[in-house]
Formats: sequence, C-alpha cells, structure tokens
Amino acid sequence: MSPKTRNVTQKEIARIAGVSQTTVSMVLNDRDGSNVRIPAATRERVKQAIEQSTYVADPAARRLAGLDNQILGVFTYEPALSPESMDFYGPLLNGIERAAEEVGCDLLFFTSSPVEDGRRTLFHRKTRLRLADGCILLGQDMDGDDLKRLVDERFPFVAVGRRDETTARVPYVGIDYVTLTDGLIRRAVELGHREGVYVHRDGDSPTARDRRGQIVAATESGTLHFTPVAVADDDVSAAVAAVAAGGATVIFAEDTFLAEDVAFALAAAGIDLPRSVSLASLGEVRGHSIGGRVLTGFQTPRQQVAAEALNLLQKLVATPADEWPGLDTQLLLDGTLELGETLVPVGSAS
Amino acid sequence: MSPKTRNVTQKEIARIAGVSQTTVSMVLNDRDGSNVRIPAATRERVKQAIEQSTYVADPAARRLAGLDNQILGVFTYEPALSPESMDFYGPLLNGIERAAEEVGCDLLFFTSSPVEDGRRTLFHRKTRLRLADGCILLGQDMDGDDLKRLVDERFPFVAVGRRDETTARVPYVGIDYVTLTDGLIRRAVELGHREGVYVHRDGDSPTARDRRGQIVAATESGTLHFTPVAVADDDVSAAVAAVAAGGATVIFAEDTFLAEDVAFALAAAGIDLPRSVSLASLGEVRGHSIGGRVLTGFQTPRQQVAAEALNLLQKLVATPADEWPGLDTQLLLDGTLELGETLVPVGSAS
DNA sequence: CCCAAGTGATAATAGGTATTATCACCGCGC
DNA sequence: GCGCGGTGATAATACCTATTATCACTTGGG
Repeated sequence: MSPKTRNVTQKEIARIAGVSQTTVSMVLNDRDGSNVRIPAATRERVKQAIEQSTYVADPAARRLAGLDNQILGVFTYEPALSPESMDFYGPLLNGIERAAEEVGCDLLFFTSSPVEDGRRTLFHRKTRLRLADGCILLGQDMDGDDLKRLVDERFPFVAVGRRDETTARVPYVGIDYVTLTDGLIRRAVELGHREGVYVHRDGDSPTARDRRGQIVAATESGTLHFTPVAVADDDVSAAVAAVAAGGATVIFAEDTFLAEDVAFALAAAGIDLPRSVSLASLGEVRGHSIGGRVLTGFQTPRQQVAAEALNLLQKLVATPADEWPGLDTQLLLDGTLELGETLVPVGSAS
Repeated sequence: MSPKTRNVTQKEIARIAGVSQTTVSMVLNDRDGSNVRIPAATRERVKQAIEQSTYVADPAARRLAGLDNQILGVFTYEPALSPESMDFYGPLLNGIERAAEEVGCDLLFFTSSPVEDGRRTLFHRKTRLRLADGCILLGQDMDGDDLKRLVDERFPFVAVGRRDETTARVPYVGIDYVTLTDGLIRRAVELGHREGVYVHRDGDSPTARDRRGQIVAATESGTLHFTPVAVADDDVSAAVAAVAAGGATVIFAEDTFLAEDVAFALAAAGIDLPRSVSLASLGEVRGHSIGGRVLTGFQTPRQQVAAEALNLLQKLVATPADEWPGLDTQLLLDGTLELGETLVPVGSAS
C-alpha cells in the first residue's frame, strides 16, 4: 500500500485515457455542442477509464467552481436530536429527511455553532453555512438579525414557523394559528362559554402574537371575554388563582406544556377538570392527554410543513436571486381542530 | 441555478486594509515566524477590516486547500429520522450530536444516496462523502464492499457496531454482546433452566454471530441446551411450536422486536408468560415491556457508543493515515443486564 | 490554390484559501 | 561603496472542476 493514496482526480483519469482534463470534465457532464465535440470513440475510452477507477468528483471543487451541490443546511437554535426536543423537532426532521431524499439532497446540520446565551449562533468566523446551497431554519424563537443578514446576503433560506420581520421579507412556511385559534374560540362560544382565562408565556414570537391577537379580538368584540395571565418559570399558580376567583369557565393555554402544567395545578387545587372548568391548548396535542382524557387543541401537519419548507427552499435555490420578488415565499398551512374531551359545555358541573 | 452571490472574500478585505490577500490569510490564521512577519499595527488594521465586514471563510476553498473542514459525515443504510427508526437511531444520533457539538463539528447526513434493494448506496457518481473529513456508519447490516473500499481509500471512518471483516481491519465501536449474552445464559442456568429455544433471524451480522456463538457454546458444553429456530417475515409460529412441543422452559430472542412478537404469539396460543415459559431478549429492552412486566434483556449504552465512535473518528481524522496501524481502532463497551420480570425460576408454573 | 466552415481537442482561466518562495528596503558595520 | 542580516510584505502556486477561448487539422467550394 502506498503511504498516501491521493484521491483520484480528473487529471489522473485524463492521463490514463490519454486526453486532457477538460475532455474528462466534458464527458462527465455530457457536454456537447458546436463549441465542444467529442466523438463516441473518445467518449467511450474516457468512460472506461472512469469506470475502472474509483473516481468521484470532489464536492469542494465543484462548489468552488460555482455549481450547486445538492446540499441543504439545517440550522436549529437548540440541539435537534436530544430526547427532549424530539417531541417538537421529530416530525419536522422526519419531513425534512423524506423531502430531501425525494429531491436528492444531503443535509448539513450545523451542530458546531458556538452557543451564546443558550442559543446557537448562525454566523461565526468558521461557519460552514455557505457550503450548503440553502438553509432551513428551525427554532421557537429565531434571531431577527440573523434573518435580516441572510436576506441581505441573498442567501437562499426558509424559516419554519411564521415570521413577520419588518426589516426584511423573510421566506417561511408555517401553520395558520389565526384560523385555528379562531376556530377554538368559536367552539367554546358554541358550548356556552363567555368568560375565560388565557395563560401564556412572556415570549413575543409571531405565532404567539397570532394567538394572542385572536384572544384580544374576541375579548374586545365581546364574543368571549379573556383575562390574560402571563406565567414565568412554569409557575402557573396565578392562572389557578384567576380561575378560583370565579367567573371563568374555560382556560386557554398558549401551548400544550403549559396546558399540562395548568391541569396539574388545577388537580392540586382540587378543581375538577373539565366539570368545573374546561381546558384547551393552542398547540399540537397529539400524544398528550390529561388524566386519560384527550386534550382539546390543534393537530398541526408538521411533516408537511417541513416538506413544503424544503420544496420552497429548492425553488429559491433554483431561482436567480433577482427573480425572488416574483415568488410566493410565505406559506401558511391549515391545521385541524382536535375537539378532544377537556373542552365541554359550560355548566356540566351540575 | 442561482448565480453566485458575491461574498466577502479575503481579497476584498485585503483591498480595504490596503494589504495583500496573503497577509489577510496570515492574520486570520495567526501565522507568524521568521518566514513571515506582520507587525501589530498591520495586524490590527486587517482585523478591523474583517470585523467591520461580514467575512466568513469559504469552506469549499478551505477544503480544496487541503484543510480539515470540521465536517463529519453520517451515513445510515436506512432513513435515520423516521419515527420507526427513532427507537434504534435516536439514542445514537443524540450521542453523535452531543459529541459533535463538543468537538465543534458539523454533521452531514447523506440522505441523497440512491436506494438500491431497499438500502442506500454509499458510493455513487455524485457522492458528497469526500466533503466530510470522516464518516460515521450506522446500520444493522452494512455492505462489506463499502467498508473495504473505505479502508483501501484511507478514508477516515468508524462503524457503529462490531465488524469482523476478514478483508480489512475496520474501525468500530460496538457493544460487547458476548459477555452480555453469556451473562444472561448464566442467569437462566442459575434459575434452573436447562432447555431453551433460540429464536433468531436469518441475518448474518457480526453481532448476530456473537450472540449465536454463545448460544452454541452453551449448548455444546451442556450448560444450557438450545434449539435454534430461524424465523422469516416475523412469522414466529415455528418458535411457539417448538415450545409447545415441550422440554424448553425458556426462550431467548435475538432482539427485542422478535421477543415482542414471540410474546404476542405465546399469548395467542394460550401459553402463559412467564409462568409456563420464560422469555429474554438479547437486545436493548428499555422502553419495552410485555403485558406490564419488564422484559428481561440488556441495557446498552448507545449514547456512549455514539460518542466514543465520534471521538475515535476525530482521532483518525487528526492522525496521518500511515500512523493508523498504531492506533487502537476497535472498541467494545460494556452493557448491563436488565434482569427484568420475564425470566423467572423454572417450575414457577406449579 | 485558397478561403471558409467544420471537427476534435486543448490551453487558459476562474473560483477562494493556505503555503512557499521571493522581493524590496533599511540600517549597520567594515 | 558594499555586503549582510533583519524586517515587512507580496507574487506565485497548489488544490480540483467547469467553462471559455483558442488552436491544429481536414474538407468542400469557388
């Protein structure tokens, strides 16, 4: 064995076949035209040489030569493959993998990004971002500056989850939480509820605003009056207090984890769910239940969101940046209501 | 294909700082010596220019120039992120992600590899394998030719799971199933078992051989006599028949899925588990139970396996290929027995 | 016979970074 | 005046592929 087997290159193939490196490249890429012509005999000879060797094109060189590489980046602001995040990321990653397989792309996970303030940093000195043709961004709350810079640099990317940056038009695929939230509010009204508590976190993400917007609208129109309760550190006692204070017959929680915390706190306070008070989550509820009851909330098509995001990214990659303004780069998918068993007609307590 | 978005390059920085591209490179890499010297003033000026711009090194160019890229490949012979494979791949991927984060590497998933005969192909015309500094191989049964070719080409890689190719010395990190299997056999003997059935698949992977080897050894030494039953297409009826035929007081299944199938078939046949017959799996049993009972089997440190694999890979990448023979590249980790509740003393039926 | 068009293939170059070899200049001692 | 070591920086090159421009040679037409 030779001490250092360098990779077999086009030049090597060329030497074997007795042609130039250019010719090898032309054969590999099936180039032919008035400018460049290669007779079948030569073509065959080169192909033979390639076949007998173990030649594979060096992707770095391809990339440097300006070609796309069929590599799409995946950036997550938190670890993506940990057991805890699997609940959220799992369906998304699955959708991404399937779509990537479909279109023949490899996936580059930027696991190396240095962590600052508990979040990964997209841009840093040695980022391999540019090795990818484009990038999918995942995460509950993204960095607005990152998004702006990506837009400015005309780097193809798609955010998963709705964004509404004012500084730049960010491509995204998300879920239509406005319609879903609205649907759940109407359902509650149908069941006779008029007074509710909205338990939410302090965060200010676009999707959080979407939900809150509908809550506020319902309150202002008098359809269903909500008392907002912000919780920090998963301390939902204030929410329970608000219910105990009377009046409210239903609790809406911003997400399912919060709903579970509330359910636990209610049980501890001796408040019977759902007979004394109903509960619904404004998030995905599949796989979650409250004391054996199916939690009322949403079913969100996350695999589909991921797949659409990847398709959109592919489209961006394939389109010259100056034509992007003509594309429809912001997409919301419909979810469905899970009526569940924790949102019941008001007055069931009797 | 989109036209190359013009990025900030070293040449651009050089123009701004009024120096040459070489100098910029030197500053970036902190090069200094008798050969090349850069006074603090110039150094500072260049650093300023870099700071003010959005320069990031082009990974393709770095790679082409022969440097490490801090990118490690992950190749799985089946889809890695699907819900079904999460049971097996999840802990491994988690370990890999954590270790990659630790050493500052990005992960490239070869999701594009064309599928032939239901398995992905590692080597193909446009494989991006070489973009990675090295590669982790995952999968129940790998392709021997792939492994040989990787060794021949001196490409740094580590297989997860023990390998014993005769044609090449394959680096791997696996779990010591020999000791584990031996432990479970001794346990069964302690509990009075003398006659068993070994339910296994047709596969011929090294780890399958490891287990079978111990089964055969126990049979030949008379410690515990096993009747082997090979099953295909998850049809375990033959195994049940072998038990019903009498004699056997315990069933060992090659893996946990098989064990679950057997448990189901036993129940259907009206054979009481574990009173009439004991059952143990020669695989990871965490998260699996049989009718509320903890399944007897192994607990395997899969996160740790993955982490060790990645560390080993890092070591290979950092070591010149001609020094590899001096490295210890084959590592087996210890698992622990899960005594469980399905392997019980013989004669519990009375 | 000579120009034009056609044919087959190659030299030259771009792309961005890292390294090696080289260069220009200055001050100093003799 | 001249070599000489030291200093600061750069030109040249390699890495590998894809593309553009170019070249050598042939053939047909006038």
